[in-house]
Amino acid sequence: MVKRLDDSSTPPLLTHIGWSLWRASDHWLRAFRARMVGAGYSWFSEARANVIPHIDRAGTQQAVLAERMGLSKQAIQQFVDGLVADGVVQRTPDPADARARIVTFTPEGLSVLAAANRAKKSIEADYATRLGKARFDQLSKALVELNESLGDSTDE
Amino acid sequence: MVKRLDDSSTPPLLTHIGWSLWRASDHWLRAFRARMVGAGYSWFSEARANVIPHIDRAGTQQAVLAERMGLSKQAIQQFVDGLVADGVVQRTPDPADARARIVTFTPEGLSVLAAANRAKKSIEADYATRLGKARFDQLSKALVELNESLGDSTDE
DNA sequence: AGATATAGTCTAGTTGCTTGACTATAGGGA
DNA sequence: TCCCTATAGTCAAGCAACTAGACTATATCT
Repeated sequence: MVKRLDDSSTPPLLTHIGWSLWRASDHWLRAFRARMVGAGYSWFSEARANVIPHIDRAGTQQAVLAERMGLSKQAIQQFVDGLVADGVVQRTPDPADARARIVTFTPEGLSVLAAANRAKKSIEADYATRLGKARFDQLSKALVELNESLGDSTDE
Repeated sequence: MVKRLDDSSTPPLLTHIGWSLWRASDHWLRAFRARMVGAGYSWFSEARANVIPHIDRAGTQQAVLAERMGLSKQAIQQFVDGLVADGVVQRTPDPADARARIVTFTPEGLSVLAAANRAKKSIEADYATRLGKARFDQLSKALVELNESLGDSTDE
């Protein structure tokens, strides 16, 4: 029950798009986690929530996860360690490369995916109701376009 | 030079609004920090960037900062410790309350504020160019509206 | 066959937070 | 007026989410 900032005295000059983006993103993450915890997945942290959608059904190497997420392979390893400990994924040898191991979902892990999908849809429906379907779609499209345009700008 | 994820193999099913929001917000934070570091403020971390706009010119108590930001007072204290060490803010006694101390900007701190404002405007201009002014304004408005609607939903 | 790159692991350290325990002052009754 | 409780700030310890460095085993290039 962390105190939120909405309910307090007037904060100064926080009305730029970066703030708006952060607020919205932060709320989404919270809502998502709340739903997952509510569905019984109380081990579901934000960082783990990020890893999971990058693992595909056929399994994925840790190094690939690291590359996809833009994190060090050590970070990935720690997340995978945790997910293995909680029975969500498992490591199996990669038949094509004896150095590598493939991270795959356990049956339990697949149920997490399904729950995550439900949570995602539920939040999207909520947002669409708040804004109206047309404006929600507009917002989504504008964000996707912005992200695509941004895709390869500052880094690289 | 952290690896970004744009440049790698195809990731699965990441096309919901939460992801879009996170991506955009993450990019904004990065762009902001890059500009501040480029302007010579290399101590400028993301967390500190969050604290600074909540301090008003007349000075603000730490407890107020904690409430505004939704963080523990210990967290605020650590940030303020760091900002004091880097000469950005200072702690002065509160004449109205002998328990309290007021956090105010040093002259150096005020120059940071100005630089931050420039960085903010520069990023906004960039985004507006990418999307077109009309669509950018639309996006901003939709985000503000969404945040306001969300303001008091899951927590409290 | 040898040089070099890559997948994963281990160790150790940093940052951004948290809770718990404590001191000093404030403010409201009895 | 004394006491009780709430509040501002601080200190210490600990957890989560990372990072960089060093190492092993295997793969790949020449």
